[in-house]
Amino acid sequence: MPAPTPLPFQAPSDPTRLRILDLLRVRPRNVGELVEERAVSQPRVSKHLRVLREAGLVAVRSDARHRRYRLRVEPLADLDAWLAPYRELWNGRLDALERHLASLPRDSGGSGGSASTPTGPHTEEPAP
Amino acid sequence: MPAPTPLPFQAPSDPTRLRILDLLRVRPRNVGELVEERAVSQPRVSKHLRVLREAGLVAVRSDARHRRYRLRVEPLADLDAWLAPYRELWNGRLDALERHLASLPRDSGGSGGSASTPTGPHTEEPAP
DNA sequence: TGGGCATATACGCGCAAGGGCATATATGGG
DNA sequence: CCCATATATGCCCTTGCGCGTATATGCCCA
Repeated sequence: MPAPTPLPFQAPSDPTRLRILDLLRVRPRNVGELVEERAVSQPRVSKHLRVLREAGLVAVRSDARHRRYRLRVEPLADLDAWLAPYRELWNGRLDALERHLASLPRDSGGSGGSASTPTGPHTEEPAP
Repeated sequence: MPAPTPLPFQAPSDPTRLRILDLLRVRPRNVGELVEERAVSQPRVSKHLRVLREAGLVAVRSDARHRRYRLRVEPLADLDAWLAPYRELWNGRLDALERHLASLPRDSGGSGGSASTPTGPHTEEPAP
C-alpha cells in the first residue's frame, strides 16, 4: 500500500457521515441532537462520530452528561487543497483543458490524420 | 439509507483512484501509461477506471488499440460545491466559526489566529 | 447510594469492495 | 490466418465497513 488514503478523503464517502458533517457545520451538537435529526440509531451515530473523531474531522468536548461535537475544518481544508488544482479546470481555465485535449494528435474531431505517435518518452506534465 | 452517497464523493476514497485522478488531471492517458506510473497490475487499473467511468469522473475514447482516458470535471465540481460552505469557514470567515464556538456555554478554543492557520500540528483530540 | 439519562463499546453478521490470476475481447501486423 | 499488443472481465478469496442488538461506562439527581 502506497498511502492509506488520508482519512478525510474517505470520511465523506458515507451518507450518514456526510450528513453529520453538514449538521455540525451549522453549529456544534451533542449526540442526541444528531440522533434525532438523522433518525438513526444512537450507536450508529456514535460509531460514525468515532470515525470522524479519529479522522480529526470533529472534536468533542465533555459537558456533564452531554458530549458536544464540533466540526474541525483543518482536514477538510486538506481535502480542499487536493481539490484546488482541479477547481482551476472549471473556474475559467477550461479553455486550457480543451487546449490540452486538442493538442493531442489523436483524432480529436474526426478526420484527423494520425500524426507523430505520442508514445514518446514519458511526456511529463506540460507546464501549466 | 436516504441517499446512496453521490459517487464522486466516494471515488476519492481509494488511493489508487486518487492517484489515477491526479495523473489524468495533468493530461489524458491510456491505460498502459497509468499502469506504468502506478506500478500496479493492469487489471486493477482497469477496474478502477471502470469505477471512475461509472461515476462519471473519467471519459474514455477508443483509439485503435489504445483507450484514452480523460478527466471529467463535472462530478468533482459537485464535490467542490459540497465543500464550498465549509471552505468559507477557514477562508476569512473563521470569526464566524468562532462566534459559534463562543456561543457555547463554555468553550474557548484558543481564538488567537485570525487568519487561516493552515496546518498547526493538530494532535489528537482531548484524550479520554 | 441507587436509578436513570446520555453516550460509548463489544459482538456478530452480511455485504460490497479491492486484489490477484487467468482469460476473454478487440485490433493491428506479419 | 495466426500472433502480438492493449485493455476489459470473470472467478475466487479476503478484508473492511456499516448495521443492529445488547451491554458497559460516566454522570447527575433524588
